Amino acid sequence: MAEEAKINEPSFQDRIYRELRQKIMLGDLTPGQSLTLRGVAENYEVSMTPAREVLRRLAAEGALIVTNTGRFMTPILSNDRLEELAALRGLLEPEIAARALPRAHLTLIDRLQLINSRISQAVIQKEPISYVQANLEFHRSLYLRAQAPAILALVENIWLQIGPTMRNLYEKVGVNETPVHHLSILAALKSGNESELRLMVRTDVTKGLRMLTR
Amino acid sequence: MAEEAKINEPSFQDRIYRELRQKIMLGDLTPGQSLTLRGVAENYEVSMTPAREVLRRLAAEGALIVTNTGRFMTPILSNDRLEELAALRGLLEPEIAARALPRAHLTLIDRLQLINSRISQAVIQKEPISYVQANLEFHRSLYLRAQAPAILALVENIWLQIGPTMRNLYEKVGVNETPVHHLSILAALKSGNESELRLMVRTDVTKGLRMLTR
DNA sequence: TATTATTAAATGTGATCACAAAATAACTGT
DNA sequence: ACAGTTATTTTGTGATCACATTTAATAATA
Repeated sequence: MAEEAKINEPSFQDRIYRELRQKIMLGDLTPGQSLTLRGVAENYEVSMTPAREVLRRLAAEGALIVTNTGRFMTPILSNDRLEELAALRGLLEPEIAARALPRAHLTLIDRLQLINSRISQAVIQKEPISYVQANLEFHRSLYLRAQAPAILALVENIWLQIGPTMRNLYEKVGVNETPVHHLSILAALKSGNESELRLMVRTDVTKGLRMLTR
Repeated sequence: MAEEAKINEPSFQDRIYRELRQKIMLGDLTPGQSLTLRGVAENYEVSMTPAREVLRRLAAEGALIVTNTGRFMTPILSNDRLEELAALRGLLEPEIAARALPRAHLTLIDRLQLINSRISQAVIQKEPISYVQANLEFHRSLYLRAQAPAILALVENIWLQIGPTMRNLYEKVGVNETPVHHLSILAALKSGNESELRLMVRTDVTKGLRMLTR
């Protein structure tokens, strides 16, 4: 029974989906950028069929919008929409962080510190993609400990929606500051202070988006 | 320019998607019920192509799960998962209700009361589907006033996920009580008491699900 | 009778095609 | 040079098919 490790090839669309999703979440695509069936099909050397499945799936998750004529593009978020998404992050992420708190042991904290140093490095070297990637990894690593897949799914859903816009933010404003709130988050984790953790997570996730809404 | 009212036929998949989504959200499908491409294709008299788009879209939204062999079925929620979803409702719905509060005028409150009477009626006549439908309509009518489409989308996403399980609940336990919290919600709306509104919404949406998790 | 082996049916994936609608390019006349 | 028109290209939708895998149904064996 141990040889149940079948090939189980993850199917074309799974691979394409994951790659495109990653690109969108990290801001590799700019807001309003359009994607075509034949375009991605050619790009990934498959037929139109897997391509459309992927685009529709991403659209269903809010990562793409479908124009009234059926075209796919990354969303251009209005200020109101951005405020909503920021509020959602501020609502969901403190909750899932609090759930991770009892399970956050030293090995996790060490890893978070390591990721944090990578963030600072990306800031110095002015690499916005690496910055976003490491930043999300910091949060995801913590949230995974919460053992709350449904909440995490919603959180990542928000990340997907703001991905392209975040990229625009960091190109315009620039990433001039090292993540100070992350240090507070780590401190709260060590001391086991839940309310402090909630507060610091909330400010960390809303801070970056606030400067965009005006 | 006034004749811009083109036909703009909503395409087969849109129609099928909406119908299936409604069925799932209202609990017309039982947990673990499987759906096949050729099945829904035959049912709606279309080819496999629109059918698969719809099933994959519903799967992307969490309304269906995809087995490791690629089959589609409605999810069978574990207690942990159910607790998470209940927590999410308790987190999101008070927030969006609070945002609707400043815009909740008399005409809205009147309509909510009307819907409420339909709920009581469904309870008396023991019609679980009508009950769920009216109950969701009560909440949605309120939340629509919040002008917060992103939050509402997440809320409805949760409703989709718990739809089939809710149906099971009402068949087993039965709907023996008229929605008492709805009256408190209406009272809070009239008096403009936000904290009371948040509390009543939270208890209303978590109450029903709590009895399932044990 | 129960359990395994074999066969048949059902199912999802990907490819290809035709078609209509839309977006873009080219053109024409002023 | 510009606005309006026409032609061309691009694009999404739906249908159909072949194929491999999985599920079920059936037969065979102990």
